[in-house]
Amino acid sequence: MGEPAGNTHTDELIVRIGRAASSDSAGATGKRGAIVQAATGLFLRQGYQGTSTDQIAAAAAVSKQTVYNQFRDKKTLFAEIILGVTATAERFAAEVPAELAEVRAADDLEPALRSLARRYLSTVLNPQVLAVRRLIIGESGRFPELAREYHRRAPARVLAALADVFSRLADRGLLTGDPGDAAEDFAFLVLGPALDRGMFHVDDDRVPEPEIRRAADRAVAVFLASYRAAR
Amino acid sequence: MGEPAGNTHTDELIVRIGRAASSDSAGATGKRGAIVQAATGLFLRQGYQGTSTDQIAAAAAVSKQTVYNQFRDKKTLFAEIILGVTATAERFAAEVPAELAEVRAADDLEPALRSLARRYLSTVLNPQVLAVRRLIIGESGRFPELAREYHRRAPARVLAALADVFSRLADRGLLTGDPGDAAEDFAFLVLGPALDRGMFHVDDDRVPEPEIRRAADRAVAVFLASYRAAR
Amino acid sequence: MGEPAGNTHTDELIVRIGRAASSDSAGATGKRGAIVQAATGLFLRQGYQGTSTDQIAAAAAVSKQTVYNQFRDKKTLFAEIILGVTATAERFAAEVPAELAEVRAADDLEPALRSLARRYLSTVLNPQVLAVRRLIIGESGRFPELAREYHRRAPARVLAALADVFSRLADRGLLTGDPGDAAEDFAFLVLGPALDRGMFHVDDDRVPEPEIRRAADRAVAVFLASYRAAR
Amino acid sequence: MGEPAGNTHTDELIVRIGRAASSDSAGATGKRGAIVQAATGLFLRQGYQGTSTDQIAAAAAVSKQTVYNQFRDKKTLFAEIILGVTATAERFAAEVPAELAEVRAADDLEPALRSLARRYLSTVLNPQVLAVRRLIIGESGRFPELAREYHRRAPARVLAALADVFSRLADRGLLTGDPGDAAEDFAFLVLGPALDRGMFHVDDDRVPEPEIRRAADRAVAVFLASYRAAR
DNA sequence: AATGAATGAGTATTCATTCAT
DNA sequence: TATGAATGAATACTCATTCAT
Repeated sequence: MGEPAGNTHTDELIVRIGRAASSDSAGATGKRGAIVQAATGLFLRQGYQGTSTDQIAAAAAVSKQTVYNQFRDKKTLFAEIILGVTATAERFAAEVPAELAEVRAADDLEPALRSLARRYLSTVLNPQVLAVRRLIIGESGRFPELAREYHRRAPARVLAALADVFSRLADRGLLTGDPGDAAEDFAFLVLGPALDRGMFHVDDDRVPEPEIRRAADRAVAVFLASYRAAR
Repeated sequence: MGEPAGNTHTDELIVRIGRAASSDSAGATGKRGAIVQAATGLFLRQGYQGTSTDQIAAAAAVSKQTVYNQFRDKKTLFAEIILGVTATAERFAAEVPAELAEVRAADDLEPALRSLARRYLSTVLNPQVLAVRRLIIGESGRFPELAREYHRRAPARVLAALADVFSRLADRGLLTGDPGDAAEDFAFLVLGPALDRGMFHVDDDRVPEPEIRRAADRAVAVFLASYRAAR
Repeated sequence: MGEPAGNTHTDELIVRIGRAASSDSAGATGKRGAIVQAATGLFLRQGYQGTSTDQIAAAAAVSKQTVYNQFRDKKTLFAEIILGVTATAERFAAEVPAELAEVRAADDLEPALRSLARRYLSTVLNPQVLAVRRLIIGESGRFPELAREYHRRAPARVLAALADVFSRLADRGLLTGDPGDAAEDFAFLVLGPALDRGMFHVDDDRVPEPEIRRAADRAVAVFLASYRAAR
Repeated sequence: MGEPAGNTHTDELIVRIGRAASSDSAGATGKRGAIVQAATGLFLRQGYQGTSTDQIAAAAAVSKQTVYNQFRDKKTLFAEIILGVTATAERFAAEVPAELAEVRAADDLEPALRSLARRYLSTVLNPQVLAVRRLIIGESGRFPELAREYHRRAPARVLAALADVFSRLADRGLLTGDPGDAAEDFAFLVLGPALDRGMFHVDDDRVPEPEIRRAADRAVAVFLASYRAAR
């Protein structure tokens, strides 16, 4: 349950997002994978409308028709990419809470939450993750169902996982209050400021690790002031 | 329990966003104003790339060349609109905290914060405000400076205003802790969940008033558990 | 009323078809007229699908967008051209019968019919008229209503005009039988063989004048064997 | 009066056109036959340019390359199909006159001609036959030689066959006049109006049998008024 | 002989922008 | 200043055809 790691998770995630749909959806024929990888990067940088199929084909070093042979149309390609990314995020959500559930003593709670908060914050501040959020928010008008689906399967699922863990901690007398409320408060105390800033500041330097640590620790303190069970 | 509506503020805002740049930026020749108003609606609904100058000219009932006479090019028009909207949001930020500063007794603090939280939440959940956020986030790749500027002058300024008020309340012994931290925690306890959801759920029904009230009140309770000064 | 003319009518027609829609539909702005004239030729030679908007723009020496500014889309341009041609053909139909109605004596009937038959045949054998027929027939699957409209307003109207004249001649005791039947029999005795051949033989030499005369005269003879009123 | 149906011939024809090239041109591997059958239907409905090789391959349930293995290119496939259809029509032409030649007495002539006229008209009005005509006429610009060939081997051959029969009837003193002229006049008196209408009216209801009978009978009457040998 | 994947040229249409009036 | 007409470059997508297996 130590501190250091954090970025291990994050870095894995970066790689995963890049390859998301290519390794997920099918056999990754090479061509198909190249298209997905190229298109993912372009969409993230330029948005849906700002990315032309010509660009995608060129970046993937295939002919335009090959793109259409593999994906029917641009919308389908976009949706498949977003869904691939979503699946990756979803899988990440599933991994999160396991460790926390194993906290034994009351004294271990705060460090465990800090560790979780740091990893959580660090993950969400990853530039690619931010870019995915921006992209989906920006295209939510054109792909409303995709945006809802992403929210349901990524951020909302993390909240559900947190609520689940908190509920179990409450059962063991370590936390009080409604677990769902606790999950929301925890999540946005941790992420809120950085995520808000991250949405509007593109290409900024990554938030330095000590600042992440400080923010996470403060969030945990405020959280525990309300939700720590009285002895 | 506190203030009557809170929607007064919100509704003013809606109107203002519509007219934002037209009344703000310049002379509003009528023609110019019509263009701004038409373009604002289109950009909010369809994004920058999804909106053509043809559509704008048609919606404003002017010729395309008139659009170019007034704004040099599409980018300039977009920037001017966003800056107008930003100015509106900025002015709103300035108004917010005034009332809170006048809290006299410790007993008045919680209701006053609740009232503020409700109005704050209700304002940010306004569909047009959400649409502005989505638009700017979505175009942050294409207009990074604009996005930074918006963040600086709208959400960040609200935080600063809150910090300012909290600082004064701390001076009078009503709150403890760092005012800047307090402002962030307050803001995201209040807004976090709803704002996150609002970014991804387009065209959903507005959050009903009672739910807003409940969320605001809970946020205030968690906030005060950490930041209320000991007697 | 003598033989010679015939081709005067025909040649006028050629010119008219070329300019049909351009002089008909509107002011013939020059650009618009050029597009219509160019597109008419291309459509007649290559069909609807075989003609690209690029070709049309190039042949009219305008930019492609100008074509779209003037006609919304390719279908509209095609329809407008066909309707222009149809209007020309319709006007021709209206002129036909006048002269025949003035036949005074029984002895004048046969020469008058011969003259009509020759002019009729000569007109329909005009290469441009044949090309129009081929084009409309070939595109009747894609533009069924246009094809019906053409038939209603061109060949069918000629039949109606003939029936009208024959009816008046019957009233004056020069012909017998049902005028509608007479019109059909006259028309296809005259046109049938040449028209059938003309549909399938593109770019062949024009049928020489003597042959036209012979065919017309024979058709009239067969016609009169059935429809000449007994003295 | 006269023959029972006449549709026997027509219905056979429908089937034949469908299978035309497949059973005609070569071995009909099954694959090859499927391609021809699929392409025939598509070409008839959509024209040459309106039909893609993708559609053909899909409709024949073979891969696109198989189409190219069998036919070199689209033009070749089209030509082979049209020639197959032409051969079918040609064979039909050969069958027609046989019966008429056996007319014994003068009194049998009119009913025999009526029967022929009805069957002839009914055959040509068959929707598939009309579609073939429309297709070939429509593509006569792109495939002029094919169109000529079709005309030579289908309609023109029917005329020749009629002329042949009429010549023999003239030899036996039942008809007068030039047999070639008689054949043309007979053919277009019978077919003219319906064929003209049929070219421009796609997908209309079939002409009802009684109307066909009436048209055929009138044509025969007009024909005989000119060509019946004086006793 | 048959396939699935690939290609380069071409399709209709729309874009942001400018010119003549 | 405002317009209607014009432009050249780009848009998403499809075509007939070929290659590797």
